[in-house]
Amino acid sequence: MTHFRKSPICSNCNDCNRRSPLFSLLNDEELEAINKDRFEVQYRAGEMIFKQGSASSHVMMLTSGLAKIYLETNSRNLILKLIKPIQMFGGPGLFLDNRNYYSAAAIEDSTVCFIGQENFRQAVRSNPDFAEKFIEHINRSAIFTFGRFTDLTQKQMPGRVADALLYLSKEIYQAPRFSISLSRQELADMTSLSKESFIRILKDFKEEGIIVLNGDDISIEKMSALEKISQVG
Amino acid sequence: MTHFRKSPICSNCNDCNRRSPLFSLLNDEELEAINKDRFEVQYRAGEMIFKQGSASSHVMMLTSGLAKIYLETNSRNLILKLIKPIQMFGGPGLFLDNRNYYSAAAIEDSTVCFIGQENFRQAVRSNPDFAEKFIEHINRSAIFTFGRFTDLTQKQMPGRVADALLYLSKEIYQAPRFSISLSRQELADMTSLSKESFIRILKDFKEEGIIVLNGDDISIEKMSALEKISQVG
DNA sequence: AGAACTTATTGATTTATGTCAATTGCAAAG
DNA sequence: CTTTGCAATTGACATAAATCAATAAGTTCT
Repeated sequence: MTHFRKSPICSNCNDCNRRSPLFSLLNDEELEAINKDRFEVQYRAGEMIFKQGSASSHVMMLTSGLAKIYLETNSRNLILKLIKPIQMFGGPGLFLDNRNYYSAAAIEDSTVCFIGQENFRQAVRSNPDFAEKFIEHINRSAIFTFGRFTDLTQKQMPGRVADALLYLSKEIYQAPRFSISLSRQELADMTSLSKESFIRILKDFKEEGIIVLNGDDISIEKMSALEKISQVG
Repeated sequence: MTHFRKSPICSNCNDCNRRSPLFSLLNDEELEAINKDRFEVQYRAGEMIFKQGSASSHVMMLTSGLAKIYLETNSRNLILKLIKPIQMFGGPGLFLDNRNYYSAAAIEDSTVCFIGQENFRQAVRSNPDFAEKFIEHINRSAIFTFGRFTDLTQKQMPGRVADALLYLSKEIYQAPRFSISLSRQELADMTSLSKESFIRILKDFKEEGIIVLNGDDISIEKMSALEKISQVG
C-alpha cells in the first residue's frame, strides 16, 4: 500500500507496450522486472522534472500531459523538443556518466513514469531486438536534432516561426487548429528568437491571413503557405 | 589478390582494437567476421566520401587523414564535426532507414575502412558489452551535438570563432600551434558564419595578440583569453 | 617568369534581429 | 469590482552579422 498513485493511463507496463514500439519487444520476464520497480510522479504545469547537469538514474516515459526538453545556457533556454504521451526521454547520459545533458519541465500537468536504469540496461543486454530498437530510437533522436540544428542556424525568423507552428500542428496537437499551452516566451525558446521577434512574425502571419490568432488559439488557414515559408527559410 | 590496397595503419582489425575502445570488446569470432568483409578506400583531399540522403550500407572508420561531417542546406554547409584517425562515423541512418543524414568529405588525403552493416549489426546482437559501448558512443555523439547546438545558436561571432580554434587545438591537432588544413570557407562552415566574418574575427584576435596568424599557420598565444571569449560567448 | 584562376582579405553598406521602454490585456487575490 | 501583478504586444532604436564589391595574395599551368 503506497500513497503514490499510478496514473489511470498507465496501470501497468502493458499500456506502454500497446503504445510504444519499443517496449512491445520485451518478454514477460523482462517486462515484469521493469514493471515491479517503476513508479510515477505527477507534475504541475511549469514544474521542472529534472535539471541539466543533475544525476540521471532512470529512463522516463511521459504518460500524460506535455513536457519540454530544453538546453540551458548562460543567457536563455533553447527548447529542443516537446514530449507527449507516450514518449520516452532522459536518455543521453545513460550508459555514459549518468548525468542529464538537458533539462525537462512540464508544460501542462503531467505524469511521468520512471523506469530503473538497471532494469532498462538489463533488457538491452538480454534482448537484442530491444537493443536494436533502442539504438534506432536514439538514432531517430539524433536525426531530429540535426534537423533542428540546420533549421535554427540557417533559417531566418519567418522560416523558424513557421517551423514551430508546423511542428505544433503536425507532431504535437495533430490538427490545423489548436489551443497552445506554451507561453510566448516558450515559443520563442523553440525558435531561438526573442519573444518580441516571435510575436512580430506571428502578427505578420495573421495579417497575411496565413493563421487566425486569438490569444492562445491558433488556426492554420493556409497550411501550404506556411510550408512554403518553412522551406524557403 | 585484389588491387584495392589496405592502409599501412590498418592491416587488420587488431589495429582498430588497439585504438578504438569499441572494437576491443569483440571476441575473435566477431572480429574475424568483420575483418573478412571490410575494405578500404582512399580519398584525395576535397573528395566526398558520402552524401547526405544517399544510401548508407556500412559503418566507417577513418584510418588516416582528416574528414569533415557536415549538414547540407539550401544555402550553405554546416560542419558538425571533424573526424580523425581512428574514429567511427556514418551512424545515424543505421538501424533505421539506411540513409545518410549528413555528408562526409575528406579534408586531407584520407583512408576509410568500410565495415559491413550486417556484421556490425550481428556484433551488436550477439555481444551485449559491444551493444552497450556502441550506445554509449551514440550518446556521446548526441551530447556533442547538443554542445554545438547551444554554441551556434547562443554565442556570437567571437565566441564561435574561439570555439573553433579551441576545438582544432585541443581535439584535432592536440597542440597550441598547428597548420590548418581547412579553408577559410570551411572554418566559417564550422561556425555558421560567413567567411568574411570569420576572417575579420581572426584578424581581431591577431591584433589583440591572442593568436599569431600566418596564412594557414596558427599559434594560440593566449589560451586562457581564448577560453574566456569562448565562455562569455 | 607570366597568365589565368582560385582563395583570402579588406572596406562600405544593408539587413536581420535583439534590446529597451512603454502600453495593453488579462487573471488572480482581496 | 477593484487592485495588483504578470504576460503579451507594440514601437523606437541599437547592433550583430551578412552581402556586395574591390583588391591582394597564392597556386597552377604553360
